[in-house]
Amino acid sequence: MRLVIARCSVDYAGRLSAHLPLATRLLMVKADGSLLVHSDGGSYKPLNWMSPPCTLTTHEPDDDQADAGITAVWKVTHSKTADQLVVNVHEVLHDSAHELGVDPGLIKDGVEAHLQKLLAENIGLLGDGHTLVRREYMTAIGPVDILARDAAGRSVAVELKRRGDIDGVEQLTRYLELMNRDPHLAPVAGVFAAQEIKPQARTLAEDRGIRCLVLDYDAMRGLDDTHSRLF
Amino acid sequence: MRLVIARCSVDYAGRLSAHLPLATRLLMVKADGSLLVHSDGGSYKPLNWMSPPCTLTTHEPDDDQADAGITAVWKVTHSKTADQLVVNVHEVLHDSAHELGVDPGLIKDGVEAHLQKLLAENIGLLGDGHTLVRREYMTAIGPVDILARDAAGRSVAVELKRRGDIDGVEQLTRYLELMNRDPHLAPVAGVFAAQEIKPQARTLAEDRGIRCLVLDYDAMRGLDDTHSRLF
DNA sequence: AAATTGATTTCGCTG
DNA sequence: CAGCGAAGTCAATTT
Repeated sequence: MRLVIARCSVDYAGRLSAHLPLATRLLMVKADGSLLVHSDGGSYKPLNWMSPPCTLTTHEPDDDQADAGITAVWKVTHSKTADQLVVNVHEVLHDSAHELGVDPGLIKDGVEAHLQKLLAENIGLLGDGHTLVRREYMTAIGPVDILARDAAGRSVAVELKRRGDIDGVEQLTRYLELMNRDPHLAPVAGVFAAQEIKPQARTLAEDRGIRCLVLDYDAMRGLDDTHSRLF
Repeated sequence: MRLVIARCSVDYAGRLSAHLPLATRLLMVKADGSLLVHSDGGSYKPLNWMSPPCTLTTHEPDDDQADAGITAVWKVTHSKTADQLVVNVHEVLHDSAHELGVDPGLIKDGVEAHLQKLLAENIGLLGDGHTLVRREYMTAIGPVDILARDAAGRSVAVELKRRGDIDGVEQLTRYLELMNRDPHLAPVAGVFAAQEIKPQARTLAEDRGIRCLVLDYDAMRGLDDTHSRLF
């Protein structure tokens, strides 16, 4: 990885055109040839970049460019799409290269899959006497996240989201409509479960007789015995 | 901006949990206190990060951590959500700080506007013998992107999108319905033109007798004589 | 301020 | 390999 701090301007020509005026920025050249242009603030997203596979070439400025104060021109060209990123370097304030090696990669925990696992393991959160039928219960239009039965033996279909939005309610509604046509399952009640349920989604769900359940991830992790992994 | 190359492991605890095993990485500390952990490959997305507003504190390792080879512990805490990123630094290979100043920010060129201009200038892409009536043809419910006439003199209304979605088809349908009531224009044919047309949108459009036209932005730019703007 | 929508989205899984 | 859904999405626009 090569790190360069430089005063530069940047032009991108690809699916759109974009321009960065002259300013001091970090240019990060990764081992795969990709280039990231970062400012000293904002989000984790670079101001501009070129994704691999791509190749970087450096050029001498022509006379006009030299007159404009440009000391070097970097061109990064995408190998497949011919998108091009052009960096006009005016002044280099820092330049260093580092050997990093391959990264073992991120281990994630706590996404929708994990929520599903936790709720399946604590199916009583749906209400007293509930029992799990199965996770990822397959229907003709896709898998329902969780199928359970309530204390009276009636089917309960659960749609799980990290963030409960209108879309999720629509999705569950489609499942319920289909499942309620199956005499083996009907009547099927719906539960919309999420860490956070937006007001609109709640309104729509309740209007359709779908129960809303806000999940407390930390509390559920507390019920789970493997919660001490990180600490 | 501070740039540190270090052998380190990273743990994140927030909306999800994530872990990065020991490896050599770039730690980028931005002026707003945010931290980015980058590997030497992959996309522009960091392996892990903490968005502003947040604060970074560094700590001495305790005895157990020192025995494990940790020389410093960085803790980055989000100011609002209490999300936390912990970096266990084993070895620092590079450490430098740089003054960058505020970035003037990215200037994007409009894409839909540019597409409209390009199609208007190459109206023959609609089919042989087509002529442009005008761009932004005004109707009671808003402007139609392009109004043209085919070789036989019949009206053609074009709705342009970068990404052709259901919404765009509905919009064009409304225009067509209205315009077909105008005896000066009727019959008006519809063309739904986009860089990318989603299958659902295509099905709906064709079901309504609307022609779909996929635009090749690069090819159109090639036809345009101003394509050399950047070079 | 909340909600909606697009993104040079990226990323991971499933068929 | 393509297609689809989720993301610690982010960011801009609209309501």
